[in-house]
Amino acid sequence: MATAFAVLAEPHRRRILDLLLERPRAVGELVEELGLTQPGTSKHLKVLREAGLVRMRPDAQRRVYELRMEPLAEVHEWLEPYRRMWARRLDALERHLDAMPDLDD
Amino acid sequence: MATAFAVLAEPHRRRILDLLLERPRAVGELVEELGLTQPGTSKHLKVLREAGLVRMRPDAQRRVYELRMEPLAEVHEWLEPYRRMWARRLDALERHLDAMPDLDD
DNA sequence: GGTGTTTATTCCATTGTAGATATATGTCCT
DNA sequence: AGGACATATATCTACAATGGAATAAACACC
Repeated sequence: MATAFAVLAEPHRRRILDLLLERPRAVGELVEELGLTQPGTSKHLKVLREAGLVRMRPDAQRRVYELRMEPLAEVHEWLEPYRRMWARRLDALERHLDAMPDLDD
Repeated sequence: MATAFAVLAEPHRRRILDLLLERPRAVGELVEELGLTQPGTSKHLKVLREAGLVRMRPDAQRRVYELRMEPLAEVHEWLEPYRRMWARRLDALERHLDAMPDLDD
């Protein structure tokens, strides 16, 4: 199973996830929104499916796709130490400013 | 400038960022850690540089690379609505459990 | 059973990417 | 200036990914 990072590298696939975040949608809807051909859209959906980022539910001749967020945890967790570092820097800046003499009077 | 998502799709590049999160490093150090050839490492660094994810400071004949986290904000922000959705689901689950009769006695 | 509708699969062409080797550039030291 | 060292760039190759067109498969409806 491909890593979530590789899957998210493709803009159309991020767009698909954004659309599915609002609500589940059939392939046809996604085709319209993306401006891709139907086969192209289906192919991206296959990649997303194999990465566990979407789930498919048949509805007669249609296939309704819905979001599965679990694999996004990988990205969230990778980002974690960077967020921490970012916060630490903000703290340091704040302490720095607090320790500085007032220059504006 | 390439999107941060595309840059992060490559595992070696994520590894480089993780190493630079600890401290700035010269190319040689990164080559050792990655187990890649020097040119290969330099090429990844170029991609990272062009995406604004690292910064280069010459030090004699060495080039010391350090992390720049700003472009990671794009990823963080894209993830935001998913985090919100995730939190909402946890809330719903919690409310659901609270409303359930105790089964364990 | 045939037809229209919806989606998946296959095939092809194009392009992009990662890696390796060889080479160039620039810096230090003597 | 010359040699050693560190890094970047160029070139080549192999492979993967994207997108389109054509085709196949599944289902609904008459």
